[in-house]
Amino acid sequence: MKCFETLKQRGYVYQLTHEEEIIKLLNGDPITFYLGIDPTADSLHIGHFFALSMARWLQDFGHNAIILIGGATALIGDPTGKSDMRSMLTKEQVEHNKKEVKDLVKRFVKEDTLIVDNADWFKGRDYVDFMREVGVHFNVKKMLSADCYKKRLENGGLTFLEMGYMLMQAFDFTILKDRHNCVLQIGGSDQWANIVAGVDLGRKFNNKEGKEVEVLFGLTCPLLVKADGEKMGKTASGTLWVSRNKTDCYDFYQAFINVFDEDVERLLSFFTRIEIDEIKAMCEKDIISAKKLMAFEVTKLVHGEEEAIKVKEASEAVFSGANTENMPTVFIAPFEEILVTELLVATEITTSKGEARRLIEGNGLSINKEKVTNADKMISKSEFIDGQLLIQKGKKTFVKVKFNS
RNA sequence: GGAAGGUUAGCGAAGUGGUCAAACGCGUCUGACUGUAAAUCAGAUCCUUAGGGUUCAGUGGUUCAAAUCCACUACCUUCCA
Repeated sequence: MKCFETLKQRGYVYQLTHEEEIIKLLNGDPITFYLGIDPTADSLHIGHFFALSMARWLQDFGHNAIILIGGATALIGDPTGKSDMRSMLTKEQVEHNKKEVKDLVKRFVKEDTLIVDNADWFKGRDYVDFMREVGVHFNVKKMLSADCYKKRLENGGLTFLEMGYMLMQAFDFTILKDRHNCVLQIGGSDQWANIVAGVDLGRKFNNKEGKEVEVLFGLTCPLLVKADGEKMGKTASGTLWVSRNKTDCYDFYQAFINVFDEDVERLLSFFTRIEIDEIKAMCEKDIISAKKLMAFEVTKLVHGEEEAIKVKEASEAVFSGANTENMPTVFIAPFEEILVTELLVATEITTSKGEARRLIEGNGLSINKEKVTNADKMISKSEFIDGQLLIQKGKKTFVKVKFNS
């Protein structure tokens, strides 16, 4: 199947600036495209990963990818969809994030992928020149009518800093066109307005210089949402991150096991290379196995096969009640005897003793597979089996407790 | 710069002197039923040494008593410049 049709079938295609031309472009000779990621955190979240998978598909069809790490734009902050201004990151933070993000990106795209940083061309650029060259082409009324500024505008806190974001992203596109003949920008649908701004800017530059019209193109993938319309990627403990020190592999796997049945088919088509018909058949026949496979494959992609097998086994063992080998472990300071509620707080299973108490009163806590019914129970050292204590909160949260050595 | 209004829990939103640790909705957590899903039903949802303690943007004041009244400060909204 051809490139465009494949993306379309797998659900990656959401908005296109020029449908016919893009189909031709993607199905034709290799082109160069880019995907921008702002290093606003020191890891990627699942949404970035989704966009990167699209990039990977394009690469596998022979197209050339550029990944732009927005070292400059991260210092401004994209106002899109935000109701509050993002707290501004320090330059040191951005530097640190850039490094982390870059390392992660490398795991998901082809080895020889070009990675650029827009700080390279923004640093030292003259403000007056920039405004004369780029600023003139932006109509404020048009910008404000764009959805992406609406929320900030309604809340009244839209600043000029944030308005500048769009100019920067638009300018990036034209720079990459000049330097690398990049003609297509891809991104999440939240980036639509910014992508279109880049496409427009490219056209205006052309008009001005009277050059032969070379059009830039934009393509977005849908936002990764759950069946109930909520954004995917929130777990009980916060955002679902890609790097394992922010969301450990076990939690990552669990997050996918716990998705709605209705989402399994879509996630399989996004994150695996299995044929669509086969996916459909699988989901129809046995949704539970399909879900397990999906969680495994996604974990494998992000954390590697070895880890994926480990967490899969850990999860199955835990839920079937067998071994505890690969269960998440918390280390705490040694004690002789401790109140259950204090233990729960110390292990960060609950955030307060009150919560711990309520958990016990609600019949939601087991230690070494036995229900704890008394919130004043003391736990002594002797209850550790082979140096570890197994704590279960609710149905799904299992934690192994060990002493610091 | 001027005028008016606002700021209450994770979020939305009631509350205009005591009966307010603060209605209600959403979210979250837990229990039952299941399949580690969904739906449904039930309970919980500031902290606690379980006696109490600390909350309604901040600071001070009035009062026996303040989310509620007064003053100032900060931030936000709308209108005018």
